[in-house]
Amino acid sequence: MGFKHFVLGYFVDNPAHGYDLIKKCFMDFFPASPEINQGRLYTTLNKLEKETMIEKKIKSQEDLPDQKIIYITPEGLNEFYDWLESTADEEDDTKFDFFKQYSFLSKVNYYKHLPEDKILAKFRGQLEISGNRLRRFYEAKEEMIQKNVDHYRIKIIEYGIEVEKVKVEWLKEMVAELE
Amino acid sequence: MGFKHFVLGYFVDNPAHGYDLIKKCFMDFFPASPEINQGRLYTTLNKLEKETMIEKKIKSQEDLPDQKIIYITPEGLNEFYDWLESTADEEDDTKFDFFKQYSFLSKVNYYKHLPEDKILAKFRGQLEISGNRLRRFYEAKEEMIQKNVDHYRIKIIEYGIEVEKVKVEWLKEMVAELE
DNA sequence: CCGATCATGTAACGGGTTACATGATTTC
DNA sequence: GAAATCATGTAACCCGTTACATGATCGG
Repeated sequence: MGFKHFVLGYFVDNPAHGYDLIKKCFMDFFPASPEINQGRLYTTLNKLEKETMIEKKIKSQEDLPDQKIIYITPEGLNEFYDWLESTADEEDDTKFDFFKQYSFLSKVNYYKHLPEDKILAKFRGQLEISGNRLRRFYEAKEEMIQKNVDHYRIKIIEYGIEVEKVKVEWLKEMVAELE
Repeated sequence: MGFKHFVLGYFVDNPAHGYDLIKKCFMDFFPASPEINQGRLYTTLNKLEKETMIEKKIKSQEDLPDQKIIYITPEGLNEFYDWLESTADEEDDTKFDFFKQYSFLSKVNYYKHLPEDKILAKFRGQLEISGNRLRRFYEAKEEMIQKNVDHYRIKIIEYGIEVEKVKVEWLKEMVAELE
């Protein structure tokens, strides 16, 4: 998914202004993520406007700076639906890149070079992180159900939960092996 | 995992020449992957040589161009082990980015906009792809066991297999839902 | 009054991608 | 004889990151 369709998709759901995307998406979902940054957003927004994929309408607020509410245009919707039906971004180009799924594995790949006590500490640390993630996922799912979020989006988080459970089990096994 | 430690790690295992890495790694594991390309490799190799992380020794071959066999230096090993023990690249900075794990989900996120027959076709397509991947993973694991590959690397592919199984089950459920 | 938040924007810098270049050998 | 493989390398261009800029209001 290119950044373009990522941004476009956000406005398919609901008109919003740039800073809204920064707050709700970048800070919540991708905090401190490179690739996704505020400088890039506003440049992309201007590019999309030039391509007539989006339109901006100024909304004045009392006591606060103006907002530029962004609406997706019919051209933008077309572009987005074309992407949605296309096969782009559906198959990963990598054969065995588990590191991308779980970057910690890029270290495990070389753990024969590390003493056992350090390995054990690493796995235990990961287990804690993973456990916390799993708990957050469950909470997020409950919240989504309460908010009546789109069925497919709930299914996505369910997938995430199952993967995280596999991760936890795998880490537990690694710890048990070493103990 | 930065590209630097990725490359360095390759030479920790065994001395090799640049083209060897291109063949065995880029083509096999990351075919057609951006981020990883041959232009970048040779520039990185030169940079690493300047930093005295690696050394090159020319090996003449009859009938074929010379190879520059690359050896990791003690400094390079230190750098790599420091990275290995550090906490860098261990925790993902994203909270809910399942799309990175499985890019197809970036589409599913908007499937309410697609008619059911097209969705079903998409899920079935993914199920086939995933099934094939799973079979390849099992084969790869067998091959690794036969070749007596490092225990942790086999554990990594076992993790990959479990995740892929989750994916297959999830896709089957999605298909069943729609049928 | 100082820092944080809201809100939008610009631009330099760095670095990765892409494309090109070389040249010998093997294969069809 | 053309195309593919082996093997290494350079550089222009593009684009993303980072950092900076603005300016008003709210909370302490």
